[in-house]
Amino acid sequence: MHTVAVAVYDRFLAFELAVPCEVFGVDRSTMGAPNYRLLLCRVEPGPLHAKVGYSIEVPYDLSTLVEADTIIIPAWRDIDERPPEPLLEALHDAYRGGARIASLCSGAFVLAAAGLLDGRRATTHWMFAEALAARFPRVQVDPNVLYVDEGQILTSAGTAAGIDLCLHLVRLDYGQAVANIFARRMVVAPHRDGGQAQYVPAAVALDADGGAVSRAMEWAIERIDEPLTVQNLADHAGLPLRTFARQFRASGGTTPGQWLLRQRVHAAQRALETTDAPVERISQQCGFGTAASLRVHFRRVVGVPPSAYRQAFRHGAHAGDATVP
DNA sequence: CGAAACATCCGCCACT
DNA sequence: GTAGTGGCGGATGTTT
Repeated sequence: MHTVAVAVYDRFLAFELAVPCEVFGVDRSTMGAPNYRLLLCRVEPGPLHAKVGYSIEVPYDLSTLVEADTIIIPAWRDIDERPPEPLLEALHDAYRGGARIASLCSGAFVLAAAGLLDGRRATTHWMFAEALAARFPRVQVDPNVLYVDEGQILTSAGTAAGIDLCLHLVRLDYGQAVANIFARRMVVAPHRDGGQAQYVPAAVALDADGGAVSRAMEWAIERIDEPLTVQNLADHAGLPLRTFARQFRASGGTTPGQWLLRQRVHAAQRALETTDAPVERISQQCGFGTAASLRVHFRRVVGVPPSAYRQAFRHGAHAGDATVP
């Protein structure tokens, strides 16, 4: 069984610790999903206090942490404080041993202090992005994404983006169908990550442009059933195509065409989850010209064909119902 | 399935 | 000099 170890510090942040516990610690075998072995590892002698007023006993320590397949570094308590040396050494050992290491929120500062982010792309909470880039110049900080997957090292943005990253790990380990079961059980959106995508654009644009881009996004989402083109969006924003595309990339983190496609696939996912309409009709409602077109993009973004996705979502959802061949 | 028509996107560059 | 704009060409991908 895949083991996931979570580092726990004194004055830990409750939510960021709870996220990996919820994703990796809950038994979902009755829903046909495999389980993880979740190990909480104290970095300092206990008891450990949450910043919000409770304390916990944590059963394992750093010697267990280094042996895990996956290590989660939740938000670090104070970005101005250097993390304890034993933790940094443990991360080095684990990294050399091939462990996968993921940080949530300000946990990126721990990975950066350990030197694990040197020469890599990474992200953190947008409030800390500038500080991370300034303090660790060898890290390429990208504040516009929910998370960055660099293979052995992964980092995620603020608070709730940790859920996206943890579900991404589930998808990597067991496939999209299983990740969907986890998401459904947690009542969060099944993740919008595509097959080869190295990062996920921020759900909400950062609006460097006074809102032209995000207004165009809203306008397009309301008309997702129409076969709009990128030129249509630019026209609505009142900008030349080139300028619109450039601003879109700067604030949305992706290209207009890719974004539009993704919204169409999201709409199709929702329709498949909540209606019995034939795929043919759904493709019309989501702005795809033909069902063939929907199938191509759906498969690329979600990982399974529309029919299998509906199957997995509607009935009890067995992991094998919709596997990627 | 493949070919032709069409859309997207990015480097380049002149221009403000 | 620096920063942003927007048209163009063509490689690449999408739709028919």
